[in-house]
Amino acid sequence: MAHFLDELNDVQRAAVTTTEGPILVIAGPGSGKTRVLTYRIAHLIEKGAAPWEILALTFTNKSAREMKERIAGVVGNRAESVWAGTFHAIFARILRAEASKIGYSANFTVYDTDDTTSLIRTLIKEKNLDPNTYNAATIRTRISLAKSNLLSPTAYRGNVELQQQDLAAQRPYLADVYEAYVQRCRRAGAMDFDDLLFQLYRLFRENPDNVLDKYRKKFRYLHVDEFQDTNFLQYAILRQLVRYDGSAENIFAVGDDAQSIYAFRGATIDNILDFEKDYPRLQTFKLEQNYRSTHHIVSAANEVISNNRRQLNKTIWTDKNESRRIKLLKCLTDDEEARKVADLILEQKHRYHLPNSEIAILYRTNAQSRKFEEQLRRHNLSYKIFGGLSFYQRKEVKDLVAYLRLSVNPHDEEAFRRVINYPARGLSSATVDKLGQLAVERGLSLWDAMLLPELALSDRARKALGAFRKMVDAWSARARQDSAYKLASDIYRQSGLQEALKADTTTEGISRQQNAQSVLDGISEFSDTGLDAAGAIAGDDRTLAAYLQTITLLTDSDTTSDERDYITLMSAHAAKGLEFRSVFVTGMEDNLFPSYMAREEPNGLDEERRLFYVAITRAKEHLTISFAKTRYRFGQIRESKPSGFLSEIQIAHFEAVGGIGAGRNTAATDTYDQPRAAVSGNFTTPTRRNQTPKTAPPPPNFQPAPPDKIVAGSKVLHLKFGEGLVIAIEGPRDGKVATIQFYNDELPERRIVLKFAKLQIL
DNA sequence: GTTTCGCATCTTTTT
DNA sequence: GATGCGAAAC
Repeated sequence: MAHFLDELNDVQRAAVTTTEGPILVIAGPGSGKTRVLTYRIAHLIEKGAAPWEILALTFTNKSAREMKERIAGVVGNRAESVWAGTFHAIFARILRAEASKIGYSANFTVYDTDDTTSLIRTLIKEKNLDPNTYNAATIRTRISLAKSNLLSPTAYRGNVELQQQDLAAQRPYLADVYEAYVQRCRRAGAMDFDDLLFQLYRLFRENPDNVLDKYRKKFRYLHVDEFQDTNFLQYAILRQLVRYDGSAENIFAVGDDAQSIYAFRGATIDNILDFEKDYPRLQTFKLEQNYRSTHHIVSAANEVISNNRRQLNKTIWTDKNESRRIKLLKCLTDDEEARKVADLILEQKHRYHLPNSEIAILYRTNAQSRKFEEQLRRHNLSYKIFGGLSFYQRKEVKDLVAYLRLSVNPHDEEAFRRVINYPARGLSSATVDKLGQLAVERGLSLWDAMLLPELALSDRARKALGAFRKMVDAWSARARQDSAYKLASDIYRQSGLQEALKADTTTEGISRQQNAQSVLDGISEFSDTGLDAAGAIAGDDRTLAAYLQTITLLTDSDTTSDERDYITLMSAHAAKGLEFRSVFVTGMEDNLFPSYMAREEPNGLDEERRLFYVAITRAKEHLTISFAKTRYRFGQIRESKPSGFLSEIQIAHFEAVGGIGAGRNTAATDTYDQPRAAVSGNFTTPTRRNQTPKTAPPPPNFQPAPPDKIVAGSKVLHLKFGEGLVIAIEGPRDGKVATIQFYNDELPERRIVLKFAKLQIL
C-alpha cells in the first residue's frame, strides 16, 4: 500500500517511519531532505493522523508550498488541511485569531523592514540623536536581535554586554530608541517580523491554559525544516508547543549545520547542539548520501567545509563517479565575467541540451546581477532575477497598499505618513510635524491626535485634514462587511492614486499603473478563491485585513510568473534548497565572497564558508566558478584578489578554462598547475612562466608606523608577508597583538606583536 | 505649499 | 549606482 516508502533508502525510511518522539534528521545537501519530510507527513496521514494535527514550519513560502504539493502527490487533497507554512505566516494566523488576548486588534498591521527602518528614523529625529551614529539600519538589526533573544527593552537595558557594546559604539541611548519603538508599534497597532514571533511567545506564556494548551493539543506532530536557521526565540516557541504531559514529544526537525547561513539574523547552531540536551530521548538520523551532485562537486564541497571548526560529524558521499570537473573562469573585469558566463551558458545549452530552467547564476550580493542581466539579454536568453527590489517594495505598490492598510487600521503610523499628502492634498510636512509632535506628547496615534482641539493649524490645513479623515473613515466602516476587491478598487480611485498614476504616460508610468492594477487583481483572486499571492490557501478568512497580513510576508520568489523556462539569477542565500544541472558561482573574490563585512563578525568567515558550501552544492552536473580581477563597486573600479575559499579546493577537481586577458593557449593554465598557487597567485604581477616570488623585495620607501597608530581596519604592509588587513588589536598597551589577514599568505590570518613587527600603514 | 535639484550616504545575506 | 534628505526654486 504505502509504496512511496519503497523510494527511500534505509536511513530515510527509518526516519520517516519513526512517528513518535523527538527526532533530529541531519541532512546533507542533496540527501533527500524534502522527500523525508514530506513522506513522513504523508506517512502520518496514512497511519491515521488527522491532517490538521500536523504542523510543518519552514522559512520560505516556496518550500511550504512545495511541501504541500508533494504531500498532496501521496495523500491527495487531505494535504490541504495540513498546517504548512512559514514561521511568520503560521504565527501571524494564530496571532490574528487570538489578538485580543494580548491587546491587539485582529486587524493588526505587519510592518516590513522599510516601515521599521522609517519608524526608527523618525524616532531618532524626535530624540535629537545624530543620525550618523544612530544609523537606522544598524539599530533595526540590534532591536531585531534583541527580540530574537527574548530581550525586552528593560532586559536590554539590564544586559551588561549589550550596554557595553552600545557605549563603545557611542550609542548610549539605543535602549531608549528600542523602548520608544516598541511603544510606537503598539500604538500603531503594528507588529514587525520579530513581533510575530515575540508576541506569540508572550501570548502563549501569558495564556497557558486558554491558548497554549489549545494549540498544544491541536498540533500533535510538529515539523521544522531548515532547523539550523532557527533562532533562540523560534526554538523557545517550539518548546512551548511540544507537549510535555506524559505523551511523546513529537517534534521532527530537519537541518544541516553546514548549511547554516543566517547567523547574522540571529540563527544559532546551538539549537541543533542543545536539542539533545533538551530532549534526552532524541533519536538522530544522518542522511549522508548525496543524490544530487557528481563526485568532483561533492568532494570539493567537503574539502571547503572541512575548514570550519565547529561542526557535527558526518561524511557526505556520492556514487556518481562522473569525470567532469569544476570549471574556473578567470576574468579581467566584471564585464568579462558576465560575458564568459553567458557564452558558456550558450555552449552548455547546445552541447548538453540544457533548458534554461536547469541553469542558475549565483552571487554574493544582489547588486552583481546587473552585468549578467545585460549579457543574457544580449544573447536573447530568458532569465529571472530573484531578490533585490521585490514587487511589494515598488513605490506605486507601497502607496496603494498603504491606503489599504490605513482603511483596515487607521492607527498605522507608517501607512499614514506615507499617504497623508500623496497625492498632494495641501498637507505640508509642517502640518504633519505638528500632528506628530502632539501625538508624542499625548501618547496617541497620529489618527487620534488629529481630533485634539489644541491642534493649531491654518484653516486650509484643518479643512484638508478633515477631508482626509472623512475619506479614510468611510473606508474603515466598509472594511468589515464589503468585499475586499470592491473596497480596494474604490480606494484606488477615491484616494486619487489612480489619477496620479494615469497622468504619467511614459513607459515606466504605464508599468506603474499595471503594477497597481495587479495588486487589485491579486485581491480579486483572493476574495474569489482564498488563494493568497503566494498561491497558498489562506483559510476561510477573506477580509482585506487577512490579505494584507499575508502579502507583507511575501518575497519575490513567491510571486508566480507565466514564463517558465528562464535562467535563474539569485544570491547564494536565496538558492538554499534549490538545485540545477548547471550552476555558476560568480564573484569569488576576497572581500566580496567572503564579504568584507564578515571580518568584523566573530565566526563570520565560517558563515561565509558555509554559504559557499551551499552555493556549490546546488549543482548537479556542471559547476563553474568565476572571479574577476577588477570590478565596479561602490561606484568605482576596484581591484580584487581571488577568494581564499578557492584554494581550499584541491586542484584536481578543477579544469582550467580561459585565462587572464586574451591569451587563450599561452599562459592560461600556468598558475593553476601548481597546487598551492592555484588561486593565491597575485594578480598585480601577471607573470607568464615564472611564479611570483613569495617575498617581494622591500620597497625603497618603506616606512614603519608606530604601534599605536595601527588600529583594526588599517591596511598595512609587512616586509615579509606583504599587504594585509588588520582584523583586531588586543592585549595591554605595551604588548599589543594584532590579528592580520595577509592577502598573499598561506595562513588565513597571523597574530603579530606590534612592538616587534615593522608595519607600514597604507 | 509643491516640486525639483543637488548632495550625501551607503551599499550582505531575508521572513 | 540608487536612494533619501534638505534646501532652493517655482
